[in-house]
Amino acid sequence: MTTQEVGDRARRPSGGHRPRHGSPTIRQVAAAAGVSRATASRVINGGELVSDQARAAVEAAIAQLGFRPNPMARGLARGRTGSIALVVPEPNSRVLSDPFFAETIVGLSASLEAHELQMVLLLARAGGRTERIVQFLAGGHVDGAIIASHHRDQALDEAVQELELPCVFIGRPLGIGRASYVDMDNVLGARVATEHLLASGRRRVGTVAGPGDMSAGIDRLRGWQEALTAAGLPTDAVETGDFTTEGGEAAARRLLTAHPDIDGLFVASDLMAAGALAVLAKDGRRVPQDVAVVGFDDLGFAETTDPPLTTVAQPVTQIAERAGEMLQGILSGLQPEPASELFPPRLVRRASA
Amino acid sequence: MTTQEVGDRARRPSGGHRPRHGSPTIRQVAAAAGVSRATASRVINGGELVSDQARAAVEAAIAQLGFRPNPMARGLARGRTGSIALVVPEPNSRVLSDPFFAETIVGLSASLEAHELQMVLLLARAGGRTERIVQFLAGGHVDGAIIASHHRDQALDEAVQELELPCVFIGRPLGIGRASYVDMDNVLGARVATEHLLASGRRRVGTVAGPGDMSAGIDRLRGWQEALTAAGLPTDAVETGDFTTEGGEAAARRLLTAHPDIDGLFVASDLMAAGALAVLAKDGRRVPQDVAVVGFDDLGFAETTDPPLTTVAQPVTQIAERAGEMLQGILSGLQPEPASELFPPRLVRRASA
DNA sequence: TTGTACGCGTTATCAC
DNA sequence: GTGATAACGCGTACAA
Repeated sequence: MTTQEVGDRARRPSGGHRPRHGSPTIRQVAAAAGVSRATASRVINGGELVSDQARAAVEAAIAQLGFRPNPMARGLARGRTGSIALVVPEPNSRVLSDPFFAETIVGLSASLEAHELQMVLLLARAGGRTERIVQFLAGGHVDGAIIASHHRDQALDEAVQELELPCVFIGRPLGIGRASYVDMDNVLGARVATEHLLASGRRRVGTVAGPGDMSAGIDRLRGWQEALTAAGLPTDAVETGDFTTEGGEAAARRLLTAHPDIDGLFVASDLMAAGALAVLAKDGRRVPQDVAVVGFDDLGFAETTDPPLTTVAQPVTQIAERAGEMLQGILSGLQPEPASELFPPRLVRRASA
Repeated sequence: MTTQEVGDRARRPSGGHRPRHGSPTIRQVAAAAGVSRATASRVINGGELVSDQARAAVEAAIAQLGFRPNPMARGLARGRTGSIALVVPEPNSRVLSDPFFAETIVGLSASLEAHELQMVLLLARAGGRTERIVQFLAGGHVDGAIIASHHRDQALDEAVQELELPCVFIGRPLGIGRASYVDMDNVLGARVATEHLLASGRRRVGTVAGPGDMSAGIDRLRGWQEALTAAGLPTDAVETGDFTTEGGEAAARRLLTAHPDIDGLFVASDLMAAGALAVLAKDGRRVPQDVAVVGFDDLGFAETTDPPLTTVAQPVTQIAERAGEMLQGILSGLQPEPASELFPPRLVRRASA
């Protein structure tokens, strides 16, 4: 312990600062191990150019002193914060308790753990003040961001694009060129769902589509169209809902009024499908005998409807995990180019079709 | 722009580092404003000892250059990270989509916004690896933590106590002396609920209590006991559930078997109350005519039961906000002593009692 | 393989 | 009021 650190400039006793935080520094580790800070740092950061002897000494010192690198000092030196943001629009607790976001958070958290990245949760304030979020992202608090832009917020998406900050979107963002994103193959999912209806002999298949300003709404509508067109069937039985139960109910009612002969129904979300089921029941139509119904999402809700809903499962957790890995790839320099990845759909057969 | 920064030691062209991140530094601001870094810093941090002229010059420079303080440099200098952790045990998505946590997150987020603190979400890994969380908290990544320890995890609670890290618990932690926490007054809430049953003429009131190793379970049981004892009635009709619907169902069944004469029932959570309602219905007992039922929580679920549940509302959002403020108080040096705060209950009357 | 020294951007202290 | 400068704790060219 007589080893004196003599490096750097002379340390006059002057200059004042707050008392130490108590946590041991790399200086003390180096001193205890009888090496220079540089060597200690090499050991800590997995550098290869260290003798076994020095390495052992440093590791012993670290263990003995209980040393941990100060995250901020490290971040300042490396130019990285070690954390990334998860941006969630519309933070009313209803949205947050949506299984979609809950699973997204869990999946992303798991993915980041492997890279020692931390997740800062950024909720857009009620009223959609997108500005505060952009300010924060621009402020250098995080190394990158994952935008769960599943809901319509093009303003945010665009602002983020200006930012030069590594970003990965969960759900294909609209109106943005060259963005990295992870999504499921909504077109294919809708096609699979519709083909399932066709395979059971349905010939008059309608759809309750999602909003036209969300990629999920657009893509699922397109898949439905593709399947019907390929089968030589008409694609005129369309009504649009807003992904809520009430919206689905209203759309289904309009649809049945306009096209009473429908015998199959693809609904772009399970919540809307629940609304449609209610309308069908009220209308005295049996499911699936009179009208077969396929939903979309399968986030734990589809099993509870009456009858249980055949639906297209969204691999939310996997999508979130992949988004985390993709962001990590960008941060680490591999994968400089924007990329996108689509997960395949999985049809879950229950009683409704 | 001819002003040359001459401060600090002579800057030899040597020494190598990564290229600048591009973002303007306080040095450039000072140079552009024709003042020293110290003065620039004073302006930025709201110091008072600055001439109007200097202040104006600095502010102009900041605006022109688009300067933002580097969070990590600032953190390093100040010894604070500017972020706090929200610790949530059991991160399966079921727990996270629990409205309780969703509202907690939203409330806390709102509370922190005012203090420019960021929220790092820490999910205990499935399997309850508490260690990783403790490591992180000890690592200096955050200035403090809020522990949503509403669920039983005494190990974590205790480890956190060792840590010297400013902490506020949401929900009274068990077996920990001198901890700061915010909770609702569960004892009073249960008493109010029970007294409501008594006021409607019930004389044989049972309870489905929560787990005996959670403060919410213990306190609500005690409130029930207090109310009955004060009325001179027996407190023997008790069964315990685990806060789930199934648990409530089983407990209610046991309770009705042991005490068939029950005419009032206080259930320690709405989920369990739903289970109890199912049992009562199966048993052919009408609610509230034969048995009046009061639940606890009112997190958007109580309105959907049949009949809608009279229940004790938990002000989750307010609790979370207050916890954020309390932590902020500790961090800012006011309020050095552990404190606790209880929110009053609010009885929400619906059809079940 | 190791040590020296610089730089990261900011804050805080002290002397003017 | 203001300027100069020592920390803050760490990473890393460069020299040795």
